[in-house]
Amino acid sequence: MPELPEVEVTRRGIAGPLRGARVLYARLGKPLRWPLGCPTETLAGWHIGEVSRRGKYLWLPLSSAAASEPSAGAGAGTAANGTQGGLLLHLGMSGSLALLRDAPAPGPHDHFDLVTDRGTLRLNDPRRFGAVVWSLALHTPPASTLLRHLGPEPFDPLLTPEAFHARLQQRRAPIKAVLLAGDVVVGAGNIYACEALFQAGIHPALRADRISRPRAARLLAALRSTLARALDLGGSTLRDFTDVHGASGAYQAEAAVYGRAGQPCLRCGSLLRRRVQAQRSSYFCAICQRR
DNA sequence: AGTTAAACCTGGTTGC
DNA sequence: TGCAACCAGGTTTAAC
Repeated sequence: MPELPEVEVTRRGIAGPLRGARVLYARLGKPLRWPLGCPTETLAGWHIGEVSRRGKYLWLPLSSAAASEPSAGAGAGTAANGTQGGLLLHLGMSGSLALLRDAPAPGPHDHFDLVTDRGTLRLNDPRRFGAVVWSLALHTPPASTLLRHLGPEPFDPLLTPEAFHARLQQRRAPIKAVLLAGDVVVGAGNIYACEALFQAGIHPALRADRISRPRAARLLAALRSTLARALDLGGSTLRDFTDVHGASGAYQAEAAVYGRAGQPCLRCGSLLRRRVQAQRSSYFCAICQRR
């Protein structure tokens, strides 16, 4: 489900409603990818700040009290005055967040609830590759450890075509694998990596360091337009992605190559192919995408 | 050092 | 209909 556009759509859906909300309590379901890292009681009493995103991670900053509101006391399970922390969330392969005004009883795949005075933030994740991790700050472990290897954001103005090309020059792996690795640029998952490569006319098996400067510039532009388009459409919905309001995205109808093996290329009409790279399916047109 | 497999899980679809 | 095999939006960890 979630690549960068879906995560960003999720962030936009929850940031406003949760800004300033007070955490009442938290509930855990089955184990996720990593343990929470603190007792659920620790989360009670905090105030949620501005939800941000880094790559496909979401960061829910928590502070001990609203700006001008002194904490009455730092009893057990209550945040001490002046302290801060936060939750680093990842939706994994099958996760989604919902913000529920009146949350029904948790279902078998609801593995984390953050109950606030503005509603319940609920993580549903059948495959449980997702995670919710407590960290004192983004720049301290465990959050900093998880974010350490992430490359620049795709829309970072510092990521110029020249800088992108320079980064690709240092990698010998296939460009598709490099995009998925997320250390040259974050945000592209399997769908958008395939789509961007098609749009740029680059074969997914081409070694990253063999990509010329103009082609790198074209790929960066393609990646940006692909992600921006998906954002506009509310995220992709190949199967079951829904935003926090339960609405599905509309990008699926836009995919030119992803999931279309055996069907004609929209540009040249030849049959699209599928090949496995880095343990993931790559969909591409062998005519339009050159090595 | 840098790239490639194995691992974590459940559920839906396909094929015999 | 039953059941095995395969597939799925991600990323860390261990192994070549």
